[in-house]
This record gives sequence, structure tokens and C-alpha cells, in this order.
Amino acid sequence: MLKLSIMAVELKRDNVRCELAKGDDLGHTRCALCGIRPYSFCRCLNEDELKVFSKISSERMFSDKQNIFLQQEKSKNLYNITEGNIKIYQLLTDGRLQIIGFLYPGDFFGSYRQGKYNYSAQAIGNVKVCVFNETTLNKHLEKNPKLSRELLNITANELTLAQDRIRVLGKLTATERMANFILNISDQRARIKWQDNPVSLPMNRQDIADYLGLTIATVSREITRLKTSNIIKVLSASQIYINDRTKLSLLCT
Amino acid sequence: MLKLSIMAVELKRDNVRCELAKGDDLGHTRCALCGIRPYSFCRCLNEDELKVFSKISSERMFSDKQNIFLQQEKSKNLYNITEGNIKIYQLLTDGRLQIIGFLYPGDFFGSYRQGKYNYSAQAIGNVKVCVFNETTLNKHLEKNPKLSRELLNITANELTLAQDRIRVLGKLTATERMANFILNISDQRARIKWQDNPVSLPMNRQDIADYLGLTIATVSREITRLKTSNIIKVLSASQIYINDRTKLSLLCT
DNA sequence: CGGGCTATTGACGCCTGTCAACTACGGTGG
DNA sequence: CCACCGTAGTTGACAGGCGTCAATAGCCCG
Repeated sequence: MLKLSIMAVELKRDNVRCELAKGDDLGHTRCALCGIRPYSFCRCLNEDELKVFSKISSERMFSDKQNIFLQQEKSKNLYNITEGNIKIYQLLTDGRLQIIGFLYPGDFFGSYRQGKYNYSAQAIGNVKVCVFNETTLNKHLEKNPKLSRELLNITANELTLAQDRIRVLGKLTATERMANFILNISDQRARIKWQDNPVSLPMNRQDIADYLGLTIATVSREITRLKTSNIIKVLSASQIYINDRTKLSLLCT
Repeated sequence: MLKLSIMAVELKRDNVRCELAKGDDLGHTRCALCGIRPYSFCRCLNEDELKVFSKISSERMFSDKQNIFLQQEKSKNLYNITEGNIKIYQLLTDGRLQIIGFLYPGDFFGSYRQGKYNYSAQAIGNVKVCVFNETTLNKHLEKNPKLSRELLNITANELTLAQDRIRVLGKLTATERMANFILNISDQRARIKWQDNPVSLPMNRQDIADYLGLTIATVSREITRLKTSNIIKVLSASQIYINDRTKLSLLCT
């Protein structure tokens, strides 16, 4: 029953895509057909600019657990997710792994420092991305102040998200982290007009643990705790229904 | 003895400032006299642009524990530190405090989301800052792609620093965090050509604890541990001499 | 020399990690 | 359609790292 309603939402997305495409010169530009554009940094472009943009970018697919790039690799490309989810992570020398963030459709990534990626990026499930050559995009930015302004905005926004995460990892307890995580992911889905309750978690427990600075056992226990206190319902391992959003918010402090 | 050598370095900074000023039309522009400019986002400006820049910015002083702005406050200004140190932090509803970052001379701050500051900023000791009106600076950015590119670069750089901190808070042990902290602060000082060994810590133990997601007791214990294993010497509470940088690096994993 | 603040150190407890057993689920083959 | 297997998730027992609370030590300044 619930699963059906989720499917309906995913289908609705495809409809949106078709509607966007209708008014355009079909087939000439990939970008014009892109359903995620309203939520992506390229939303600031007009129709003409969009055609140019389609040419300087290309599409690539990745499947589950495939790496888009690795940390310390020389950075050549920047990416924009059009479908699917990605995790970005850093590895310690002894094998410990910290997930820096989960990225969703519309997210731009590949930020770099001294020409090297600062993290590895790996597909969670099937993923479709737009690929931009770094130098090409940079040249484009010089000519298009609107675009570079947009890029500054989303980078600043990512920075505030990272800073919020610093607070979470520095001060919150396991319960608080878990509550905060579920709310965040629900909000994230709402932002791109996807069903935000129940929430479907694309990542597994290990990923959640590595993201929250916890272990898989603790994550599991905390989910059980939220479940037994009737704040959430666990429809399946990856389907969480939020019973009481208020209580969940209070847990985030 | 060691204190003297530190003073020498501070004096040397003043000399640099004088040298920079020599070739300029003295007194007409504040920016031309600014010693921290080579390490600040305004370094990309030429002499003429600098004169304009002096006019659209103003100088302000803050003393120890004074707040420059508070989280959730409507953001009007952006700041650039010219002297002293600042902590940016977030407060939880129950009073817990997480220091997001320490900022040093040359650092630009005031990033915001939805028109509100995402953190509070407070002076550590005496501080001098450049103040920019947000809208004025934005207008300036439109006309000056070099400047907005520079701003994008430093924002992207801050983002990578924030991401590194996510790894530290998510995965490192207390010892590792402490080692990482001391090295970072030493590197930071080296970057702006200040004495990087011994390191003088402008912040107190409580600040370090709130920064590293630990308690004051643990910070103190970890410092003692590094001291007894001869990796550092504690000249005074705020003066740390690094005996063995290699061992310290190894502790950061 | 004494007051007040900051830092250090000790005793103890709890939260979360570790390790391992158990359970649930999805896919595959008979 | 069911039995089987492998993977992912849950749960339990236990341990240890770090927090908590408090006493002590060190330092600055009057």
C-alpha cells in the first residue's frame, strides 16, 4: 500500500520531466530535457545558454559501488547528479572510513583543492551524472557571471551544511544524531519535491554509521529505540515512516 | 628567551607592512597599508581597485569575548580579519556549544544562509576586522569577476577544511584530534609566515575542547600525554613547542 | 601574600564500540 | 513453490574511552 504510493511519486517525476520537455526543441539539447534542472545550479541559465551548456557537458552512468573518482586523484572533472545517490568519503590510513556527505539529484560536486579531489565519490545504486571538464567550465564561468554567482551560492550553502555537520559530530549523542539524520533526509527529499514520509533510505546501515560517526550496531539500536518509542515506524530496512515529527525535532535539540 | 623570539616575529610583520606602504600614496588608502593583504582574498586586486575597495569597506575593533554577530541574526555584513583571532560557534538549545572553527588574520567570514548567519562569531583577544556591507560587496562582485572568482576559491577552500573537520570529529580518537589540532595550528601560522614552532595558542582549553568535540579534562589529559611521551614541550599553557613533528603526524593517522 | 581564574589530575560511571550470535529477507536453483 | 544460501540488519554481553564531578595545582595581578 505504502510502496504503491512511493511508486506513484517516482512516476510523477517522470511526468514532470515530460512536461518540461514539451515546450522545447526535442532532441537538440539534453539539458532542456533534464527534470532535475529546477533544483540544480544550471537553473539560472536561459534557453540559449542551456543549449551551449548541453554541449560542454556530457552524461555518464555509474552502478552501485562504482567510484566516480578517488581522493588525491588529479581533479579534471566536476559533476552534477541527475539521477541516483552518491556518497563522498575520506579514508584514513588504517582503513577507517568517514562519509563526508550523501549527495542527491541536483547536487553539484567535485570541489577540489590544489588540483586534487579532497574526497572519494562512490555511487549508491544506479547513478546518472552530468560531467563538466574543469577548465571548460571555468572558462564558461568567466563569461557568465550569473552562473559563477550561482556556483558561489551553492558552495556557500554546502559550507553551511558542512558546518552543521560539524556541530552534529562534535556534540550530539547517538540518539540525537539519528533523529537529526532522519529529519534531514526527509527535508532533503521534500526540497526536490519527492515523498518525504515515509522516507526511503538509499544507503545501508554501514553507510549511515560511517556518516554519523557511529557503528552499525549503535545505528541499529537507535533505530530500534525510535521505533519502540513510537516516533518512527520501520516499514522495511530502508523505509522509515515518521510518526511524530515534533518529537523527532525535539530530539535534535 | 622563546617569548623574545616570538616578539621579534611580530615586529617583523610590522616591517613588512611598512615596506608594502612605501611605494604607495600614503594615507589615501587603508588597504594599501594592510599587512595581511597577501594572505587575504583582496590580494587579487590591483592598485586602482584597491583604492575603491578601501572606500567600500571600513575598519572595526573588537575586544576579548565580544561578539561580532550572533547566529540567526539577519546578515548585513561580511568580514575580513586583519588582526587577532576569532572563534565561530553554534549553540544548542540546552547550552552545549560547538566551535565550528577558529579564524586567523586574512580569513574572510560571515557566510550566511537565507539571509541569516549560520553561526556566532566572537573575538579571542583584541581583533581588528574589515567590514563590508553585503549588498555593496555583491554589487562589486558583479563588476569584478576576478574578485568573485577569488571568493569562490576561498569558499571552496573553507569547504574542504570543513570536510576535513568532519572526518576528525567523526572518526579520530582524543589523542589523534589533539595531535591533528596542534599540527593544523602550526601549519596555519606558517602559512601567514608567523612562527610555527613553538606554537602560541590564542584560545584557552575550554575553546580547544569545544572545537575538538571533547571536554576540557580530556584535552588537558591528552596534552599531558603528548608531553610525557616527549612529542611536545609545554612552555606555558598557551605555548607549545613541537619536539617531534614526525611522531605528531603519525598520530593524526 | 592572597584571591580568583584557569589548568591539571583523580575516581568513577556511562555511552558507545567490539565481538559474536541470531534473525530477516531476497534471490536462486531444484 | 519451497528449500537453501548469502547478505544485511538486529540484538546481547562485555569492555574501554571519554565524560562527569571534584579536589588540587599553577598562574596572574593587585
